[in-house]
Amino acid sequence: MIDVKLLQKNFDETATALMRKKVSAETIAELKSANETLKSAKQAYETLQAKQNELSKLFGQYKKEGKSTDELKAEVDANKVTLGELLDAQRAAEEALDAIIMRVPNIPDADVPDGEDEESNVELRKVLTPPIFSFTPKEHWELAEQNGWIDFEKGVKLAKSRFSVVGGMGARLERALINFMLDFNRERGFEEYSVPMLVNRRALEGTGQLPKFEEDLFKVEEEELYLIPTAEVPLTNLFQDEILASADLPIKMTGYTSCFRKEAGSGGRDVRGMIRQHQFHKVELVAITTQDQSDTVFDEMVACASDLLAALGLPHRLVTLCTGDLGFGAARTVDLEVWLPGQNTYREISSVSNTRDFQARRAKIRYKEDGKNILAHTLNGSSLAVGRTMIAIMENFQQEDGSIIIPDVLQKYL
RNA sequence: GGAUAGAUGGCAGAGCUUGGUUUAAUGCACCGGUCUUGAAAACCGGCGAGGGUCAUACCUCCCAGGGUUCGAAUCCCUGUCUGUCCA
Repeated sequence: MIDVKLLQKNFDETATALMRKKVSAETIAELKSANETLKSAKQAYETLQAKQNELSKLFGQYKKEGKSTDELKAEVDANKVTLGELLDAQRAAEEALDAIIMRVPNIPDADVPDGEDEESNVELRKVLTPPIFSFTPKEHWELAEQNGWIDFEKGVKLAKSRFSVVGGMGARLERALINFMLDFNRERGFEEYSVPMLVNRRALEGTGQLPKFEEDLFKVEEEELYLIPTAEVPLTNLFQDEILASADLPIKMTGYTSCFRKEAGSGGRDVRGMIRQHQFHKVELVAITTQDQSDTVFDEMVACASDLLAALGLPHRLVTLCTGDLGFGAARTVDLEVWLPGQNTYREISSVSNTRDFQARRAKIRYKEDGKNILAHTLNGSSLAVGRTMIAIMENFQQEDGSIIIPDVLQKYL
């Protein structure tokens, strides 16, 4: 959630920044006026409430002194009616503001490049050189089926399309990858957590998935619980409603969970193979920092994910997302794209974002500094989507006969 | 599933029977100071959150939501969660 006060204090600058994220001028104007309406509604209510409190105190005093309270009561009763009306007005104003602001995305950092879509993303650097094959490299679904690692039909039998079953060496590789990533992250100072994969509405509002992206979440019937789309949700919300000591920051966390997404908007994209599944495994990095620390920790997280890929021997590139490609809550994002020889292209395998205080404001994550409570900064990043890492391993380390060489660093985990 | 007890500030814990200077005692923790070579102890002071204001004032919050009342942490109802017992 953005800070509405910015709009009040610094309208032009804030509006311009929001428009970079395609927020319409009308929405911005509505936001401002909704906030002003709320402010004056509050003021009206509170002024009368103060009066009422005073009269009530008098009432007690009169009773004690044996004075007549008839006149007082008449006044208080009259106020009560008005007070009810004012309260209704205030609530309506609150709801109106909420309806708008909960759907307004974060303000991008000033140095984030402008652009409509991924075409305008800016490459930061490439790491490792894509392998050259003496044969035509296959795509991962061919390799997966040939090696008996992944069974797409069984996934459909058990659930529906976009589900798959991993078996044999594939299953062992999956487990090895998870363990390798967690150990790697722990060595970089990220503490490991194992968290619920079902969370309540409040948590999803805290990290920004709700209310706007309800259609992309799997919901448990009659339970008000949702399957998490990413471990970012439980990990970040671990500190929901808390005031942390600044000495305890940064808090750096890692965790492995399954993730569940309806992929509502992704139509026919990536239906083949396991690039885009309803259920996938991911090791996540999350950090809660002071406002001063977040840039440094952001770099650490990017480096952590990139070094992990490098340790696996996977060629990849780092890309700064332009405004049009930036997610809802992110102020800046660096994507890591791994080289897929079968597809002859780089594909996203990790995404590291700094949300600044956008999530912290919603989730009420604060820290105390010099006696003041300050909104924390929250960051998240995939320390690799496991399925996509498997794809990358298959495609990059395939041999002419379709067999796959597993990276050395994983050997001890198999 | 049934019964029962409970939910108060970072934690512990009073207040609820008898509704009215209770935002809420007290202890611990924490912060600042005095003392000390330094530290501990002792003593003095501060110490919940959100909104609002230049700053005050003021408003809201004692699990959540309703209700009773001039007035609710305190009374009533509903829900959620936790403990204990029963099946």
